[in-house]
Amino acid sequence: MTKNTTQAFFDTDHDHGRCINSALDRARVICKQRGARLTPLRRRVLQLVWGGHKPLGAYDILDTLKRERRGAAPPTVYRALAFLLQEGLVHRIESRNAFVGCCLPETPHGGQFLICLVCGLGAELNDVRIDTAIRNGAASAGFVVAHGAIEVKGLCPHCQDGEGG
Amino acid sequence: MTKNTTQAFFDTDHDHGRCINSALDRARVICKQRGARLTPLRRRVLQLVWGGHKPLGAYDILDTLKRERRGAAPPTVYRALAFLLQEGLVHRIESRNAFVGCCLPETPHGGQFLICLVCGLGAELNDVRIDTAIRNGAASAGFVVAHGAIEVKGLCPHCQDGEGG
DNA sequence: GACAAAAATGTTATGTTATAACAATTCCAA
DNA sequence: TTGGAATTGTTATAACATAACATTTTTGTC
Repeated sequence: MTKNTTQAFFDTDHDHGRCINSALDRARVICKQRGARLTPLRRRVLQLVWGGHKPLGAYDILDTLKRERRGAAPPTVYRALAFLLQEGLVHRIESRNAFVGCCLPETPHGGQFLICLVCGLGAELNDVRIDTAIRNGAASAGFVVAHGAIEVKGLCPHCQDGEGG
Repeated sequence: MTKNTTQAFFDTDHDHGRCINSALDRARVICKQRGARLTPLRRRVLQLVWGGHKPLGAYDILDTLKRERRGAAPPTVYRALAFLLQEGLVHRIESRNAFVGCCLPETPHGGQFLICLVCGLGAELNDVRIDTAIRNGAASAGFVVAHGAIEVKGLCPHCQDGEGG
């Protein structure tokens, strides 16, 4: 975990195809290392989740899958998501019932998310100082942390001036 | 916001009746000050949410209400909860789809929750150092925080030894 | 290659959480 | 006391998620 390995909010015109391909490549390597099976279905769901930097709902994914395979149903999506969550390839955004690709899938970690109230864009932070502050605060209450999740709402850089980014 | 105004995890045998009464009294004062109407229904829902230190689901509340008033339905509960959330009298635990009384309702703040994986107990932290770390981390990504929520899973003091508290 | 066990996916049904929409009632101020 | 606003009642449905069992695919072993 670092202060800020990558920029949290990407430019609106960044080459997102590279984001997706990079994420899929990394997922392939990680799964191979672990002996986990990144099947075509799971790979496709991961690709859809990475379709944008906005958290995507399970039924949005399902709508797309239905056009591609006969008989796609809720379990089709939820099972693929369960696998991807378990492998740390995606995070679940609890406050949105939605899913987003993980930017740091090699190492397990709780999610630290900034979610824009205007445009819905989500950015993942991996700030060790936040993690430390939480562990310290928890420890002072006698609590042992297993997994922490942060979901911060606010305005992203694009939406702070002018609105609508 | 302080480091630790009250103990986060109460003893299992604390006088919880006093917790509830204190919470209801404070809610009455706060609503009166603000000109908000703490109706009998809203007060009753707040009382039920304060029934324990475990987050309570909307349909659990509804089950109780149904025994008390004819025709209680989901909107009955959700509207009362919407009011209580708006006034900062309860928090929503996103990862559980559940609600818990706020320990510091006088001042608006994002929730910082420690949730025990064994017994389900939830404790509210109000640690300014966590808040600062998050605001700093967000700022370094150019993000302006409106509302932050932390939900940490782990083991509470009672469940760390022996299990089951 | 044939087989059995395990893993993944297909399929149907249902459970859980939350809101929309409109009607009736209650509250409060003029 | 009455008219508008807020609250609550009521019915229906939307949105999110999983249970249970059948079928198919994969994988290791002989």
